[in-house]
Amino acid sequence: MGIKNLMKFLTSKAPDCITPIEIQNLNGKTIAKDAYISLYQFLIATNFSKSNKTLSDPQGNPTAHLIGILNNTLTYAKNNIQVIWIFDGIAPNIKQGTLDKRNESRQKNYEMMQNAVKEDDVKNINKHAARSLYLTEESIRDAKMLLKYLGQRWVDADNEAEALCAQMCKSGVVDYAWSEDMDSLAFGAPKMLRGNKSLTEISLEKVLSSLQLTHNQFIDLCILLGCDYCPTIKGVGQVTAHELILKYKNLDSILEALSSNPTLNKKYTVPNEFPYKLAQDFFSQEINQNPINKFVVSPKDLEDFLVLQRAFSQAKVDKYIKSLLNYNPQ
DNA sequence: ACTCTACCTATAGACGAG
DNA sequence: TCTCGTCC
DNA sequence: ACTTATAGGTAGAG
Repeated sequence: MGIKNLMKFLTSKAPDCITPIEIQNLNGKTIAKDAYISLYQFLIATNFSKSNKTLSDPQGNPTAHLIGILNNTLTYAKNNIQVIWIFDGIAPNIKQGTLDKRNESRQKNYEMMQNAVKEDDVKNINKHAARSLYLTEESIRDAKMLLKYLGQRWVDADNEAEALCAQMCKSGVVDYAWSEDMDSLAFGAPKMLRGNKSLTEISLEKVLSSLQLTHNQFIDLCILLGCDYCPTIKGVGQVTAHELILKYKNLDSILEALSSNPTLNKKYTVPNEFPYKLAQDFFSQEINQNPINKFVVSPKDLEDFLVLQRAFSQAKVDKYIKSLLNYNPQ
């Protein structure tokens, strides 16, 4: 879920921090890329956005995300951009509430899809199929294998990929943390990228200076807006959250003010379970960085895997390999 | 009259032939 | 340059 | 048993 309404908030309150950037301008740069979000985009966009069928090999293994990886890798190679793909590890306990909700919604959509199938309602079949879709262990294994054969780099995070992307950006291992969601800023990524073909750069330094906040205050703001790790205070949205933080300086003081002021307390109700300190710690923690898996392009493995096992067209794979080797001389 | 939140629904890629 | 079908 | 997100519109509370 990322941070609720953060992009909307930044667009109106700190527009300077958001700048469009041409992919050519990223020549020579290194990016840590949140793998799951990307793979979901590839899977859903390719399967359901324009066409109405799912792409898979004859055995039924999904291939849409593999097509996405191929296109994406070539685009980065053409522009001399190094990418390190970051995969999620084990979800943290404090995220359980969010995950439960997600699974519930997935389940519900799966049932609605089955109903639509009975009624032969194509539009709703596709709609709910897209919403009940998830990446299987096998799909992820395929994705990692493909990245390996493509000579790309990837890492398994211990838990949240976002957090590791941000950490790598902070420590200078990469220039940018790429993600569609906005957690990266809360995790402290100095520079993040969003988008695929048309890219947007967001600078944390400019966010903080525009909003006149320290990073810890910004984390408190994110918690108030709504994150994956903690419920929100009812009645507090983007506007009120920012005002409260500017006035009271931090979440502890805000809560103190709320509990000692009957008028405020009535207007804004803090949930019984409000583990904001855990969320604060989670956003500020030091992240362990596991070793990066690095490989070289292997044309033979690519052909075996894509053409023989996943039924890709021989001609396309050949063309692709030629192109990749051209940009990535071994 | 107006601001703000909460909730609902919709959408998420890239290539190339013509 | 744009649209639209295709990618497996 | 199941691991990704946001944007936009709008009703309605305060």
